[in-house]
Amino acid sequence: MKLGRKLTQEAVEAQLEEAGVSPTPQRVEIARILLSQPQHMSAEDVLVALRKAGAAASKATVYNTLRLFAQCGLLRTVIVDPAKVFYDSNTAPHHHFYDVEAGTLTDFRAEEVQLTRLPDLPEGAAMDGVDITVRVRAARPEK
Amino acid sequence: MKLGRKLTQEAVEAQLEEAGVSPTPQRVEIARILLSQPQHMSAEDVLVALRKAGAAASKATVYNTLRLFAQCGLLRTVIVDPAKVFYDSNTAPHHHFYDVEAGTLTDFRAEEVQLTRLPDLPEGAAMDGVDITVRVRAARPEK
DNA sequence: CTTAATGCAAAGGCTTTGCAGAGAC
DNA sequence: GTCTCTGCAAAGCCTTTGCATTAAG
Repeated sequence: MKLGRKLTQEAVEAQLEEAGVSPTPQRVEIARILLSQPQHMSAEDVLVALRKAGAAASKATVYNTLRLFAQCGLLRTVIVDPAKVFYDSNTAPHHHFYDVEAGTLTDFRAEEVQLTRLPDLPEGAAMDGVDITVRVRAARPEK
Repeated sequence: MKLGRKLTQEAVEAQLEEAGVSPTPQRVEIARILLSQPQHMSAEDVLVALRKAGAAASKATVYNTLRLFAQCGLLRTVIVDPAKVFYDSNTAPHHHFYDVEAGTLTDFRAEEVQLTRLPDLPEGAAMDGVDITVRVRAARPEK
């Protein structure tokens, strides 16, 4: 199902160093899990995936690492669920479907929406980015 | 500054009953604060405003009431800050500017964006709504 | 009298922080 | 030896829940 083959250790280390973070073993492991393909994971998800991969890191390290990666632009944070933050390894311009019942995120490319006009920004404000969240739920089974 | 005159108690009670919630004193007070004008408040904000208005309610009641109002469609929840939920008393179609530094929300009407095309929904999904968040930050003072 | 709402305190979940120990250069 | 990273546990926030008390019909 999930076919993102693991990245080579070298590739990941290079990517981390390019982003300006020293490639410690824990960080490399987290990067290999998260950056191997575009996906959305919570800190808890990462923790579980690490254990499953036989490579543990402490909760604190996972949280710190995810925050660090997000600051460096390796990941994007997605705020759609009041209970937890999602980290998105897709750094290409895109937006999200959010299944409000399942709590799952799905990407769609930025080109798939046509945002023809944007509102005037408030006085003295500079645009930082635009997030579009399309909330969806399972369609009622067609009768 | 904040000129939303308080709604009459009768008007608020009518609004609550129309929404199907019994107008208890605490709920009426919360409604008078929040529904008097379009605004964004966190639970804590409401608690503070209540005290300032000389009408207290317990923390539990405030949280429960806000959740209840949101379920009834009197309020919308806005998820942009991982730390807390905002309740939005503007029920007209609109989206938000979010000042990522100040943590403040500003509305803009839905007609101010032109969302010409929407992506195809995932298989078996029904649209529930679209939220557009324009992240902004204070423009660097023009040199 | 029965049902619903309030409020206090406790519990809960996610995230951050303090600080000692381990590792890298 | 110095600086950085790790990890455990504790602390912090926001929010929800349990349950006794109070109010309402």
